[in-house]
Amino acid sequence: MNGWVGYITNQSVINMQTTTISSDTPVGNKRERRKEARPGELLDAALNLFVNKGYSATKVEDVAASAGVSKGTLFLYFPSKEDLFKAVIRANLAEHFPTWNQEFEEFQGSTSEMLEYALVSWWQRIGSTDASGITKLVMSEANNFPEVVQFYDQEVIRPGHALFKRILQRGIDCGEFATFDAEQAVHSLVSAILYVNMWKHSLACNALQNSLSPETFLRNHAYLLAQGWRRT
Amino acid sequence: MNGWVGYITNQSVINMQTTTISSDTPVGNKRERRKEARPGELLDAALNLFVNKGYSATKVEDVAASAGVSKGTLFLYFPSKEDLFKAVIRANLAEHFPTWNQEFEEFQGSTSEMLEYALVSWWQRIGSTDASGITKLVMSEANNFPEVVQFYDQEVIRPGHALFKRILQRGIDCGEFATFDAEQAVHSLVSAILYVNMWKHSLACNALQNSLSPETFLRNHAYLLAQGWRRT
Amino acid sequence: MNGWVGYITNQSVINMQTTTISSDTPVGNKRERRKEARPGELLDAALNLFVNKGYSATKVEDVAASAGVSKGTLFLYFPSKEDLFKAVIRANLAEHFPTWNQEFEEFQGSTSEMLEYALVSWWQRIGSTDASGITKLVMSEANNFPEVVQFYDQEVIRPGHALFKRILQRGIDCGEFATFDAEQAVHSLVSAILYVNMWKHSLACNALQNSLSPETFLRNHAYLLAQGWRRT
Amino acid sequence: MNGWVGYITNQSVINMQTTTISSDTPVGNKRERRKEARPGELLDAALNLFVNKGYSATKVEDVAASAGVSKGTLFLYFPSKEDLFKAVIRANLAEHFPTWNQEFEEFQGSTSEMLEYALVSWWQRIGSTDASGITKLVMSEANNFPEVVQFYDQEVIRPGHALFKRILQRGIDCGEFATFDAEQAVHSLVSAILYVNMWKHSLACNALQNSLSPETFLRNHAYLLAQGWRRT
DNA sequence: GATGAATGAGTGTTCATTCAT
DNA sequence: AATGAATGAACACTCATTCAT
Repeated sequence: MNGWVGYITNQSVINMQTTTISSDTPVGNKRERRKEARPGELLDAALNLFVNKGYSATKVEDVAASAGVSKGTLFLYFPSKEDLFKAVIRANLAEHFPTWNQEFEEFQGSTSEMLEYALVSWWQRIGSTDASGITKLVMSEANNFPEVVQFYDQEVIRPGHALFKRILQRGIDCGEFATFDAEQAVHSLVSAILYVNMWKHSLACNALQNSLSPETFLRNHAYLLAQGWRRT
Repeated sequence: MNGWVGYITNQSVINMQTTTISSDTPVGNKRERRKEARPGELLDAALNLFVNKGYSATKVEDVAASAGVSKGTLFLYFPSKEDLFKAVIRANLAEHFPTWNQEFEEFQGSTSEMLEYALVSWWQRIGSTDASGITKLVMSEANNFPEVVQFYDQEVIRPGHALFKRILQRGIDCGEFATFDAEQAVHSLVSAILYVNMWKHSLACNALQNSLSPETFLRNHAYLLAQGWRRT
Repeated sequence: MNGWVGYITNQSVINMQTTTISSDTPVGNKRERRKEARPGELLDAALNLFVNKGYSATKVEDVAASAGVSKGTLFLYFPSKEDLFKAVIRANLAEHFPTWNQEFEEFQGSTSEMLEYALVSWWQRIGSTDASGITKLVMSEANNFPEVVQFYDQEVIRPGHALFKRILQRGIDCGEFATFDAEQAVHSLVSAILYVNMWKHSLACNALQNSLSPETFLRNHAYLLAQGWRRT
Repeated sequence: MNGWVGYITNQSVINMQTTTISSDTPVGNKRERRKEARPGELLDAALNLFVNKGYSATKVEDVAASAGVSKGTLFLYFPSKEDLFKAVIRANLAEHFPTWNQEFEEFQGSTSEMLEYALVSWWQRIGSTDASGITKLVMSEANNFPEVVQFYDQEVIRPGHALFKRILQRGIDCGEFATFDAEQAVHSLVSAILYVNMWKHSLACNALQNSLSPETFLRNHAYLLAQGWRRT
C-alpha cells in the first residue's frame, strides 16, 4: 500500500510502535494505549472521510465519531479543522521514494519496459487504493491551503519528477531513446497519472467512467511515448 | 480577462452585438439594454470569482456586487447558485464546440498538425484564460455537486472527447496513422490538457510552476503522440 | 351563489354596472372597459388564490398574472398586499341577509324544517362553493388582520346570529319548542356551519375527510338539536 | 400559563420529577439537569409564541431566546421548525389521550353525564389554556404545512374521534341512547369544541366575544345532544 | 396608465469551536 | 484527559415594493 505518493495507515504505524514498546515493558492498561493511539486514529478516520466525502463535506464530528471519540477530544489534539487537514496530508506523505529508487537501480530490462512498469505499478500500488485520494484532496483544496501544496510539492512532486527524469535519462544514455529534453518530457508521463487519478476521484458516478480502463490506458500511454522517444 | 485569441468576455460579445444593432436602428431604452447585458455581466463576474476564490468561498452576493447589481437581481436570471455554475460552464466551455467542430471540418493540413493545432489553440483560447479554471472547479467540487459533474460530462467532456476522436479517426482513415483504438487513444491527448489545467490552477504558488511551459509542453506532447501513432 | 356569507363575483358586479352604463352611452373601446374592470378582476383573482393557496402562500405576482396584468399594475390599485386582502374580504361580504330574511318570513312549515332548510341550503349555496373560503380566510388571518375580523363580525356574524335567533324564537313562540335562551342556543347551530367549513378547507387532503358528509351531517345536526329543544 | 386542572407546563413536569429524584439521590450536575429541561422549556416557549403571534410570524430565534438559549441549541433538540410544531402538538394535545381514555374506563355515571364531563373538562384542561391555540394554528397553517395536518389528524383528530365514539357507543349499548350512527354523531360533539376554539382564538378582539360563555355553551350543547339521542 | 427590472430586508439551518463539568 | 451541551457567525434564497421607462 505504500508507494510514491506515500501512504501508510497511521494506526498501523502507531500500533507497531506500541507493540514494540509493550514487548519490553509491562503492558499499560488499555486506556493508556488508546490515549497514545488517539491522534493516529483520528488521522486515519479523517483521511478516509476527507477522501471519500471531500474536505468541507466532512464534519469534524463525523471524524471524531469515526475514530470513536467525542468532538471535544478531536480539538484536544488538533487546534482546528484546518490543522487536522494539514496533519492528514503531512502524515500521509511518507517518503517511499527510496523503495522506488531502489527498484529503478535494480531494474533489468529496457527503459520502455521500465516506463510501463512504473506507470502500471503506480496504479496497482497507489492509484487503485484510497491513497490516491490524497492527490485529489491536495488539488481540490489547493486554493484554500497553499501551504499544503508547498509540502506536497516538496514531498511528492519533486521526488517523483526526479525519478521519472532518471528513467528517461537512462533511456537516452543507453541509446534506446533519441536525445531530448528529459525535464520537459517527464510531464507527458505524469499527466497520465494525474489523469487517471482525477478520472477516478472526480468523475466517479459517470457514464463515461467505464470508458477508461486505467491499467490499459497507462500501459498504452507508456508504450506510445516510448515509441515517440525511440531513436529512429 | 480576455485571452489571446478566441476568448471573449460575455459582456463584450453582448456589447458588440448591441453596438452593431444600434448603428442601424434607434437605440432601445437603457433598461432593456441592461437587461440583455445582465446575464453576461453576471457570468463574467461569476467566472472570475469562482475561479479565483473557489465555488463555495464565493457568495452569490459577491457575484452580484461584482456585476454591479443586487443579490435579488442575480436570482432573476439564474434560479440558483448551482445553475449559475452550470451557466458559467456553458458560456465559457460548451459554447466553443460549434466553432471547434467547424474548424475541424475546414482544417487543411496533416492530422499531426491538426493535433498540435488543437492542443495549442486550446491553450491560447481557454487554458491561458480564466475559463480553464472551470475544469479545476468542477473537479474540486465534484463530490459536493454530482449534478454539475453530470452537466460538465454532457456539455464538455463528451463533445471534447468526440471531437478528438474524429481527429484521430481522420488520421487513421487517410493512412497517416496506423490502425488503433481511437476511443482509448483520446485519453492520452486529453490528459495533457487536464495536466496543464491542474498545474496552472492547483500548483499556482509553486516554485516548480515555471518548470512547465504550457504551450511548449502541449506542442511536444502532440508531436510525441503523433509519432507513436504514425504508421511505421 | 349569493347567500348568508355573501359572495358575489366582483367581475359580475362591475360588469353589470358597466353594462348598465353602456346601454345609455356609446360603448367605450375595449381598453377603457377593461381599465374600469381592473380592480374587480384583481379582486376575483385574489379571492380565488387566497382561498385556495392561503394568504401568505399567494404571491402578488400570481394575483396580477391571474388577472392578466403586471405586478406593477396591481400596486396601482392596491397600495399593498394587506390592502388587497382587506379589499377582497370587504368586497365579498355583500349583504345578502335581506334575501335570507325574506325566505324566513315566507317559510311555510315547522321550525324544525326551517332549521334543516337553513343549514342545508347554507351548504348548497355557500358551503359547497368557493365562497366558504372567505370564512376560512378570516379565521386564519385573524391574528394578523384584526380589522378584518371587525367587519366580518359586523357584516356576517351578527346578521347571521340574528337570523338564527329569530328562527329559534319563532319555534318557542309557536309552542313547538320549549322555552330556553335562544341567544345561547344559536351557537349550537352555527357551530355546525363552522365545523363543516373548517373541515372542508383545512383538512382537505385527509383520509378522514370522507368520513364527513356535509349535507347529511347538517341535516342530522339540525334534527338532533330540534329534538332537544322540542317541548317534551 | 397553567390551566385549571390538568394542564401542566412541560417545565414544571420535569422539575417535579427532578425534585423528587434529588430528594433521594445526589443532584446530577447542572449541565445535565438543564439538558433534560431544555426540550420542555423550548416547547413552552414555542407554544406561547406560536399561539400568540402565529406560526410563521414566530422566528425560531425568538423561541430560543424566549427559552433562554441560542438559536443553535433549539436545533439540537428539534431538527426543524416544523418538527418543533409537531412536538408542540404532541406535548400539549396528543399526550393527554392516555389519561382521557383511562378516565373513560373508570367513569361512573350516565353517558349523558359523561358527555357533559368530557366537553367541560376539555374546556378546563385545554380550551381555557394556550394549548387550545394549537388547533387554530393547525387550521390556519393547513395549506402551508400539509404534513402537520397529517400529523394532527393522526395524533389528535383520530384519537379524539375514537374516544367520543366509544362514549356514544357506551350510551347505545347500555340502552340509554337509541340506536344511531355513532361515527357520524361524533361530529356534532366535536363541532362545539372547534367552535369554542375558533371563537376564542379568531374572534378575540371582538365585541361579541362575550356573548359566548364557553363552559355554559358546552354544557348546554352536551345536554341538548344527549336529549336528542336519548331513547324515546 | 402600464410595465417589469431591480431591490434588499428577512429567516431557517449548519457546523466549527468553546468550555463547564 | 474527555465529554457533549451550547454557541453564533455565515449564507442561499424569497418576495413585497419601487420606479425609470
